[in-house]
Amino acid sequence: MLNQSPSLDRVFHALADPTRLALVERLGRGAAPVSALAEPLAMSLPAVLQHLNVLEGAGLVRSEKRGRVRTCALQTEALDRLDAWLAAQRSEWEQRLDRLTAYLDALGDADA
Amino acid sequence: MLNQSPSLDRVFHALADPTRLALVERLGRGAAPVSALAEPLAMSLPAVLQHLNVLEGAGLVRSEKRGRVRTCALQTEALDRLDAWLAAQRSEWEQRLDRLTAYLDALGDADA
DNA sequence: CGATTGGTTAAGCATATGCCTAACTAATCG
DNA sequence: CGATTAGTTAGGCATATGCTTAACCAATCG
Repeated sequence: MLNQSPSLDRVFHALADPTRLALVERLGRGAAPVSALAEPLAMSLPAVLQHLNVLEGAGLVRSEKRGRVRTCALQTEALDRLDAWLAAQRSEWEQRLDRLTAYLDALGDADA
Repeated sequence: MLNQSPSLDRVFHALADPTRLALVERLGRGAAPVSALAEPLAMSLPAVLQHLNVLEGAGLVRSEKRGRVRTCALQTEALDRLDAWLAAQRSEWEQRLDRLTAYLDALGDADA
């Protein structure tokens, strides 16, 4: 059962760990088998596996097994969705004529 | 001690929770006092406070207290940093002439 | 001043996370 | 076939997270 489009907070969650962030950055430079990904990390293979599973569950990584080697690659669509969210956020608060003014307004409301 | 520029994975961590994500989206539509932020959420005020503290610790939210009211606002710089990271990632993997080919290459390496 | 309102702190609890080691499976290699 | 090699599963443990309730402080309001 492939996870088609995990919720955004799941994507964020997947990126919320330094090891996983490093894995994503590493995979951004090209696909690699599990053991190659694990090599520079100061932790056991099973631990790396778990991280990869989280990334895969969030739709950030896709992997395929050939013989006894599992090759992993970035699935950029997930990052696209992240980008889309950011853009939406930005358009929202950039629409406000003057954010700072609104903020000070809210702050000074009780001030008279 | 204000956290000047929290690490990226801390920002991701802050956004990795549905409640906090909702808070950020809400704040994107304008600054608001704590109780107003808490109102639509099905949880106690202290819980909301904790979430806000996480967001503030990650540099995503700034707040100021006037009288007995704490007003919170989005700190968009943190989102900018996120955007910058995404752009960097993208430029990295878009540089590769043909990602798919590279992936299949890696996959088929043992294939002959 | 006393009551209310808005927020904050503290303590505790259930679950989730990140990691490890040990044991096991599957694909090559000799 | 037997020995590696690559990955996977299982079980367990220590810490982190998200939430709750109870108690508390500070700024208004009457």
